[in-house]
Amino acid sequence: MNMQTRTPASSPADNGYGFSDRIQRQLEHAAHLCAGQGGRMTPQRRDVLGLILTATTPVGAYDLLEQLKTSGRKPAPPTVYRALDFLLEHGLIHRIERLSAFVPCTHLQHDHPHDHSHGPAETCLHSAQFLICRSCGGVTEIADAPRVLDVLKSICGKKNFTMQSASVEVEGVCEDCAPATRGQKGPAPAPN
Amino acid sequence: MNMQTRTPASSPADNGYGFSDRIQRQLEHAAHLCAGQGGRMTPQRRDVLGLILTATTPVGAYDLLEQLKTSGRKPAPPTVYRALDFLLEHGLIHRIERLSAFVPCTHLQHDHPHDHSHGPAETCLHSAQFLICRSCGGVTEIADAPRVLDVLKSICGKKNFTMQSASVEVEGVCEDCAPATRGQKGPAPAPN
DNA sequence: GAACTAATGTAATATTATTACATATCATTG
DNA sequence: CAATGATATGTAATAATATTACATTAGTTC
Ligand SMILES: [Zn+2]
Ligand SMILES: [Zn+2]
Ligand SMILES: [Zn+2]
Ligand SMILES: [Zn+2]
Repeated sequence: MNMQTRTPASSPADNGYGFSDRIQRQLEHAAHLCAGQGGRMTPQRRDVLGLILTATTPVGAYDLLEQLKTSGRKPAPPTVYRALDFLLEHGLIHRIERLSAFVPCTHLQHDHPHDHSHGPAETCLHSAQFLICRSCGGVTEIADAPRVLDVLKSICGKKNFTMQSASVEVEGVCEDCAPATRGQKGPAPAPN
Repeated sequence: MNMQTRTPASSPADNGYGFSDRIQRQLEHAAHLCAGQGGRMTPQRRDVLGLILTATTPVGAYDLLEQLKTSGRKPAPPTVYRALDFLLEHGLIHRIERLSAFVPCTHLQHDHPHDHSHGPAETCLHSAQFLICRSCGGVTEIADAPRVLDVLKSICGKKNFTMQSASVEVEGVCEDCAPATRGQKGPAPAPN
């Protein structure tokens, strides 16, 4: 048996994704988080999370699959979907329903390497709110979500509906892209 | 111009879905609504809407396809998806992203046959909020949505994000199903 | 190390959705 | 009415997303 307790990172043969230092720190942070929840951050899961963290826009399952193939292994869909399920369950990523694609939980992005009291598990597991830009494809996780959740909770309370998870997805044009689309046809006004 | 304004109903050969009187009234209402928007309620679209109105839970595109086959025609996927696109654009149905399935806009369900001032186009086009029951599969469109939308608008305002559409989907257990699941394992507490 | 559990590999298939192009239907107008 | 152009539908093929079932491997416990 391997005494070296080889670090549960990408295997020597395929850690060639060249994850930046910043992302490697985030991956370590994530590993600690799910360790605390009794989860194991395996190489597969780590690679998938790393790829999602690296991307600037939501990543689809088959995009991940393609990228993973460039590495040593030749994974099939179940491999990716299993890794995604794990990451979702541990609050490390979110699924954008409208895009059938995945983004990292924003709490991983902000470096607070040892602040486990503010982990995703407590703040946004099973519930998240997003702004999706149609122009650049960027997705922003809304930080001041409690207000939205409070309204939803109050509505559910009135209807005796037991909320287990909730997703809010707003589609439109982000601040950076607004100038580009201005004057062309003008984005539709907000609903209602 | 056609004076007879021949009713855009299912063609004689295939109106055998047996839509109830109530649903036929809703279909007529819908026809008026989209006529007002310059849209044509063709037999295909009418049949698809009728099937969605008839179902008690969200209906998938391929479910619709199967049901349509029992009628005279032998439609293919594009037929259904085109009808769905039309109905979505005219605010007559909504897509539940989490289920890849479709429900009627609740404004069609409440009979107000001639009140076009309160049509879907004005109240919920491009934006809707739902409670999805995991137990019975039922979906409820939230009526007092303005509060949710107001919070979202305020958030978007702060971030200079131009909202074009928004969807809110809350998953959990509805009032009717709560007794059934009580004591088994208990639904997870609400997020946050 | 045996036994158990968790994770991964593998092949096949299921489900949802779109593309591209041909045909038909409807409204307008000469 | 015939020609036209726009809208809608038919059809075949394929793309994109996701799951099932079962075999194998790796980690953990005893
Ligand atoms: Zn999050
Ligand atoms: Zn943008
Ligand atoms: Zn509606
Ligand atoms: Zn229910």
